[in-house]
Amino acid sequence: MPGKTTELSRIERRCVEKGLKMTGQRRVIAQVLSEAQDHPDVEQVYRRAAEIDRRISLATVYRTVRLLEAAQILERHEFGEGRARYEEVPERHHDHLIDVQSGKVIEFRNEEIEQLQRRIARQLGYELVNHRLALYGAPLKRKRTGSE
Amino acid sequence: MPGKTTELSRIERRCVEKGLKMTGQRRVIAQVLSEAQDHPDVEQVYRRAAEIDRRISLATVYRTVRLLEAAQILERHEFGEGRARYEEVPERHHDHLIDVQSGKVIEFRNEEIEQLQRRIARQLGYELVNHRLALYGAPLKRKRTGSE
DNA sequence: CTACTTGCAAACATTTTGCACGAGG
DNA sequence: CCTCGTGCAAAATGTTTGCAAGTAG
Repeated sequence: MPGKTTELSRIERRCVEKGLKMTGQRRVIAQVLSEAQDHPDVEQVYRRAAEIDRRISLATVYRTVRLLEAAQILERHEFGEGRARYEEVPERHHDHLIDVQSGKVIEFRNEEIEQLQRRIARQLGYELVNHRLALYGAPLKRKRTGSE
Repeated sequence: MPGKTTELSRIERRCVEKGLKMTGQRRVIAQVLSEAQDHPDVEQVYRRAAEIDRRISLATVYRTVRLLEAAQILERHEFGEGRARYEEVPERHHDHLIDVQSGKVIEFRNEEIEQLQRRIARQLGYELVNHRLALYGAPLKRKRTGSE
């Protein structure tokens, strides 16, 4: 590799693979989203990106997440708060449970429910092309590991 | 068509049961939603209500659907089009499949998936208080008795 | 060099709200 | 009556876009 030794963020690498033009702004946004452990909304992405480089506008963040969603690099979620949240497309699909007390988002993966959804769609005469599943839960106060 | 004299719409009856003050506007909106076979958004409810009685404003429709949702009389759905759609709370819960070709919404009910969701939530340490499931499907081309 | 990208502000779409008036119980 | 509901327009939110200027490839 010639020139600088800066390592690319995961998302930046995926952008390059897809042939997207990489600008300074996109690199920063890619970095922010690669490092995010949560599911930030556009405003949060904007603030985190602006901390790294002030020369980024909200409009560019909107345009970039839209672009990355179209490129299948990002997933858009609507958890019912009136704004979209974004997450890098994971290697293996998962769904989300939202803690209604804290708002925390927990990821889970369940093969059975995936299959069931495909089966239901097929029974209705459809091929499942997408789905949106969010569980909303109140934390259980458990004593200890009991039987279920 | 049954007589109109003392006939309350299903939703109006539920409003009365819950002790809501019934105004002319609310009665019309209740009627529109009781008769809806689809999942109308606020604009559609407004237009249908205005056809019956012009003295209804969009703001009142917004206020009323919000009220009825809080009263558990209506369910709000966000199918990912940027606006909310409403439906009367059904006797028995169901989920939705959206035909990605036509936009048509198909209701379905599956006990297995309901149980599975509760079980998943519990395994994660939560009591399931709500969920949002939408399947997006492309119609399968089936060989049929040439009626399509 | 040239098409694509950006910042800014204005435009948009949906939903909420302040206020004075009007109507329900 | 007195409170709550309503219409209207303005505001609040979240998101998109037109345009001139900048930049990646």
